[in-house]
Amino acid sequence: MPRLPAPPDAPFHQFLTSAAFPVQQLESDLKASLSQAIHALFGAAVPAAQLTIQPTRKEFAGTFTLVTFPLTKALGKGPEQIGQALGEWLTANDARVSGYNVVKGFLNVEIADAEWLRQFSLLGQQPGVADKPQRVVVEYSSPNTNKPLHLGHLRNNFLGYSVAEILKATGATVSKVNLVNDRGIHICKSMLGYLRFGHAETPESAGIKGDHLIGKYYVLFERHYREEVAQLTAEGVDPKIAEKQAPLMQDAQQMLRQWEAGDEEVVSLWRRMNGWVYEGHNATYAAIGVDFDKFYYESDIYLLGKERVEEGLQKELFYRKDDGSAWVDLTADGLDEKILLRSDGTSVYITQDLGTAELKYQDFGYDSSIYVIADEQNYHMQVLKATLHKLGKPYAAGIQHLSYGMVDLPSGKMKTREGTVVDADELVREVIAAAKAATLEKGKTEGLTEAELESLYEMLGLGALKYYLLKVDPKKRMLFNPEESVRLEGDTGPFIQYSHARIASILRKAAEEGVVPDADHTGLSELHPTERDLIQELAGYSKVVAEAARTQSPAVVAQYAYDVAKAYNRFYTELPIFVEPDPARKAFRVALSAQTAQAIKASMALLGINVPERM
RNA sequence: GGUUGUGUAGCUCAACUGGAUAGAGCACCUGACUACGAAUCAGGAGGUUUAAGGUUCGACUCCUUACACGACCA
Repeated sequence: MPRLPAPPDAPFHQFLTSAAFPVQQLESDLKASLSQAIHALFGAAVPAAQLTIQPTRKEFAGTFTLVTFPLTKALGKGPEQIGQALGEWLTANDARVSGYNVVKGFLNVEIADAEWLRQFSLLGQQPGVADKPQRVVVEYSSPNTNKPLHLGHLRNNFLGYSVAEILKATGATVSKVNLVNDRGIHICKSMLGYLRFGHAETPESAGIKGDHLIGKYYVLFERHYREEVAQLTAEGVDPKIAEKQAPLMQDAQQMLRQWEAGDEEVVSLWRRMNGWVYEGHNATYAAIGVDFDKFYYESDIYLLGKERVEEGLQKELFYRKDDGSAWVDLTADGLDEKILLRSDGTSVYITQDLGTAELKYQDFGYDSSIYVIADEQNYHMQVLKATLHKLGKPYAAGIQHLSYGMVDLPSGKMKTREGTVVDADELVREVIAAAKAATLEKGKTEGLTEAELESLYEMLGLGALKYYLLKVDPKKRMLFNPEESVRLEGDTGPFIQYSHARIASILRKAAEEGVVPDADHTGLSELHPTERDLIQELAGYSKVVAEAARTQSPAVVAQYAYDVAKAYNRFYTELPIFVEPDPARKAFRVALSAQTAQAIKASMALLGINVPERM
């Protein structure tokens, strides 16, 4: 079965290798040492790249683990024997290795405290990354202007924002764009609903947010339309025909034609109503803290793309059927034949997508263009990419579909017609209210002003919601449980925020006591295992960011932020800071706390989550 | 019907891309506030990774087949 051409190397892979982060350097140095050891001990040439090295599991001593099974054939020795010999050699010849242990075919390598302290001293200055910054466009949100945003949009918005921030953190130049679907039959439906049932009300007169007002008329249209269809069907009309013949649908179609013809009255109503929706959507964006560098409006670009089809026809890459419609044959790519223009010359969805891809390329000259779109469009996106590829467009290779799974409710799928759609504005209000209630109950916020409290509740409520939606692998369909989404214990946003607030409290106290955290700590004799674990966790930051960028998965960052917070909380309960008699060690622990706070703050920022100084 | 994704503890999710005894959170049980913030920490219990085959030193991961659920294309 023919497949799509293999995509070129992921454009972000260079971020993994182009800069040597201290821990990654350590890892590759270690591989080189191992390769050298194999040569010295066994006289065999095994390149460093061939060695499988992995982090040591928690229950064993050590940091890195070499799996020796794959070496047995080449070296003609048993796995344990190999491990012993290599471990001994490393300990004797590599100053950074302080010891080793062998369990079956696993050589666990222990790293010296001096090296950990060196790693610690380098934490603040991890370099920005790419040699040649990638130019990336991330398209996300892309709402219809006939209703307010819902839970599904929230996953989309949080993902898009976060992935953009993650890519920025790797040194890419990122533009966030929003392609607003502001025309078409669904828009006419809400307009018609408004004309028939709206009594000229406005967001001001009704006291309703603009997007919700329009949504109301869209729903009203649908309800009356269903009634008409039911009526016709009862009169014996075939249901499919009834759906087309219903007067409301006929009128909506007529309105769409008028809109396309530029009918002044229709267009001016459309402007007015869309204005209300934009205002409503923008208020939601501001409330949830996402932003865009550029808005595209479908009404401006829906005619684009026809030239691309013409181009393909001229080059004989596409073909016409007898009825005059234009098609592309993608069967060689494992896809189908796909219509690109109808026989009357009008566009289909893919037509304008071809045009927009080109437009975005003209505007941004991107190396890659990411579309944050639900996985129901997987096929469509494959077609888009393959078609552009067939046209020989250089930018086709950079097109990537960040495909994410739908959000389900405990009751099942969200369905507009069954009224089970979770409204974004309402949900945001609820999580903030829950955060407020919990904060008041804890009663630890005295001294904060009313305004500071309000912004704290928002921070915590949104922190809970964003973390909840982002911690799941984007590719996977997920279940939204309202009670769990506002939880603040365990693997949650507020848990991490709490850890930050507690560190902030430590740092305030340290400042009062005059402890200087940014001293040179390399003179410390020996590290406590818990301190070592924490340093190791902190040193992993840039690797995690690179991994998240490569896989376009904020979940990786969420997991990291949680791990850091957990490692710190353990450190916090196990080791006293201010009771510590040795001033050098006390200063070190304060410094460790400060670095942890930074790691938490930075990784949470990549998720679009702010962290408080107290809560 | 065709294509495709998913299936892991009671529930929600991980598992560094083929490595050690499959890990977290919630819920349940047991401990720790007179030390720096208990939105915390330590511990216990909980698994035939949907099923059956196969590949190999080694499989949640790769390959068959079946089952369940979802999406898309007609």
